[in-house]
Amino acid sequence: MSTPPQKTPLYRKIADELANRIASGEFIADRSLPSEFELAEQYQVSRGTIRQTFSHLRATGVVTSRQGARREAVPGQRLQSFSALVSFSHWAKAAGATPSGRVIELERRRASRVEQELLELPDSAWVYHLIRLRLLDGKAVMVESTSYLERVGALLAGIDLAKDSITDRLAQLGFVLAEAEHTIDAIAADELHAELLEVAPDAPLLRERRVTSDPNGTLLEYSEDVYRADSIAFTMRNSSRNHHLLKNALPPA
Amino acid sequence: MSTPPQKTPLYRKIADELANRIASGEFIADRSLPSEFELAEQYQVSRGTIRQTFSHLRATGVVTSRQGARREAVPGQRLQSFSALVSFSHWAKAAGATPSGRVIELERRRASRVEQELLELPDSAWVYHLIRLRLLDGKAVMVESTSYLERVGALLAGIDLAKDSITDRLAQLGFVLAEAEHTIDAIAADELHAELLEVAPDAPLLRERRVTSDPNGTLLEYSEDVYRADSIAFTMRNSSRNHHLLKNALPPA
DNA sequence: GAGTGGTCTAGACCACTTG
DNA sequence: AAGTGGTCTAGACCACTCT
Repeated sequence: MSTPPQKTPLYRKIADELANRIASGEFIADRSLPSEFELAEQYQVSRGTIRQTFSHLRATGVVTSRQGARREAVPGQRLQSFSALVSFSHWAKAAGATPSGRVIELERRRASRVEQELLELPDSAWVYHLIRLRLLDGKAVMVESTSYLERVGALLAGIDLAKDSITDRLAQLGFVLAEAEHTIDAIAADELHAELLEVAPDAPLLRERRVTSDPNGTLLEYSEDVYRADSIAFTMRNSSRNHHLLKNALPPA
Repeated sequence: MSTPPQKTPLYRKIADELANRIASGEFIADRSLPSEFELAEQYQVSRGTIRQTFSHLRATGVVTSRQGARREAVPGQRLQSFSALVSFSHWAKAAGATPSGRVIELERRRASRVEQELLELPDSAWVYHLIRLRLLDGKAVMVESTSYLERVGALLAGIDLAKDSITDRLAQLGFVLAEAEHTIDAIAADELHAELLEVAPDAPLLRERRVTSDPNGTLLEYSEDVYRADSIAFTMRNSSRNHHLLKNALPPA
């Protein structure tokens, strides 16, 4: 092969390029895409690689497939990346808003029973517990209460908690968030929520609890994020083949 | 080929069989699965087919993969099928509970502005609007308010709305639900909710709004389902590669 | 009936994990 | 260093859609 060495696989490059072509409106008039054969010729690869490309694009919701018919571009769907579902900063930026934060509390303390269980910690373990009010374009929308493993939380000292994306800074320091398990339910506002989010006590709030781990499955943090009900909604698209999830900012009512 | 003709593809059969072997605890002691090569020999297929099998199993959350290492079974994860996310009856049965329903209201009327927009209907269109209280093992957990296209709703007359799964009956009649878009948020209970769900007025409730379409993308129904906050939670598992969503019944508090 | 996507094979090389 | 999953090729046949 005379192709230069590449760290991202070919099918991924082709997928990204196709996704860009779709996003830039190349297939607006006629949504149907080139056939696998045509693309294999265009990109000078085998049909198998093109099929891998489409497998990826279908999994990420960019194209649809029906046996026998040309594939079609899914209009206007911009899927959120994993980081947008885990990092408030990333999510806000992807939504075109400016995120900020105000530290309410930061302490190093013994892990509670719940933290011990969810983070799989021994009885005596320590955690760093951080409560922040998160704002979108200056408006309070969420109270974030995160518990970090001790060796992760120890790094918080070097981070500007009001401005930086903790996720990004931790990644630079070697702690990459890669998998998450979220639970979404509804609760009534307690006193702290009511005060910080400027809602009535007992107002309905959307709660997202999340355990996040690194690529090896090591648990790194547990977070309990409580949103103003009028500021956010979760959106899910699914079919028998796949599921996609978005977290959406709601227009100010 | 001497293999008999088969309508479900080979890789799918192997995937189902493997999923069952995992579910029945065959890999409890050592979670690592056989290698692709071993499985290709066991099932007398090529490695490509086994890779397709695993591609499917990974997409549905049954196994994990790491380059270089043996694949591992994900313990105790039984992914919900699409129907479990759209049909209360299916969901309840999958969770091992007995679903039932009580019809609160059923009428044929002009589509509201919201219905016109969401179901892409003309101004003059009719819809069938059905409100049901849904129960899990006899306990009220959800108020379901569904608007059906006229030609779909007209079939409701022949369905036992208290017991049958509408989804199943409609499928028998040729209307198959295949894709859905859900929005999840929190609201305060109104009077009807409070009365039917036996909660205080203004209690926090989890609301799921959903537009469902058939395999061709034709919109069939719009539903607004409101759950008691202590009876259900949505769970999402995700990584950079995929997203999975579950709807979980909560243990009675 | 021609075109297109879905399935399957057989072999190759690479990147990463593990002993 | 051996084993394993990740990528890629080159062909084959089938099932479905479109005109």
